[in-house]
Amino acid sequence: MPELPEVEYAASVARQAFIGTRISGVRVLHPSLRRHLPQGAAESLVGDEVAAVERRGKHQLLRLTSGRTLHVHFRMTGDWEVEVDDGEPARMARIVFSLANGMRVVLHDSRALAVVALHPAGVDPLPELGPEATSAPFSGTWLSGELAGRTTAIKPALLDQRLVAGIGNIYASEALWYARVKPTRPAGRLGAERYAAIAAGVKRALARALAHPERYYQEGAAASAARFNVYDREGKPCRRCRTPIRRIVQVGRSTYFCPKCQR
DNA sequence: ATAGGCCTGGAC
DNA sequence: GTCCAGGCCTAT
Repeated sequence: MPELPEVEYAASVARQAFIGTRISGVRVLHPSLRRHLPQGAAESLVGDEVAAVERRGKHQLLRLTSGRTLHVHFRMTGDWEVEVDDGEPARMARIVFSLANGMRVVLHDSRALAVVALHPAGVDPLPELGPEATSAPFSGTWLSGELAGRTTAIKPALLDQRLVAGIGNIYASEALWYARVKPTRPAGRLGAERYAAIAAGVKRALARALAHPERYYQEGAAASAARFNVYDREGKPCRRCRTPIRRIVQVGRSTYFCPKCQR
């Protein structure tokens, strides 16, 4: 699920749940999560406390009072659940953080691809990331400078987190629809106006999602048809010109666009 | 650029 | 059964 808006919302959930109480227990329920959080590291969290939760791109950084950082990346299907610490956790529960106040924070992650890793004080666990997609430094000027000379298509280029942090497969398609730019255009050969339109389109798509975090919990095709303009709407009419939305595959991932109003 | 891997559930 | 999935890494 998670792109920037969803992770921003998840970070606020984590902030509210974790801050102000101690971690009283940690259970890692799926072996693939142990790769980055071995038993000893998980146990060492007991007694520690979350002082702050930061988001950078799609990453969450839980700053602990011990000075350490718990780095969380949801990847495809991760999400937080907060509930009373009682009874069996749900089937998709992969990690359970029990809290001293009787609540628990549960990482739900059906595909178990999420990463939770503990880093010592002074270590920055983040990979190289471009400017936040929602921030002022991410602009048409930035895009035109960074993409100069690149021959890859613009849509896959927007998924590169070193170019801009926080855009995933859904909002890349959505942003280009707002910008009226065809996703297959070579990334390095667009004009200043089109770069500006793309940056604006990214912000527009993300702002819409940030304003309605609850929509993220709607499920099914009907819901996605309601909340997106092109994503998962193959064959459905473009909301601007009624032309059927097309689906193509770029770098192994679905891209949706309007063949008439995106050029 | 592409393929494969990590994992599992859901739609068909 | 088969195909697909909102991420991202590595090898070719």
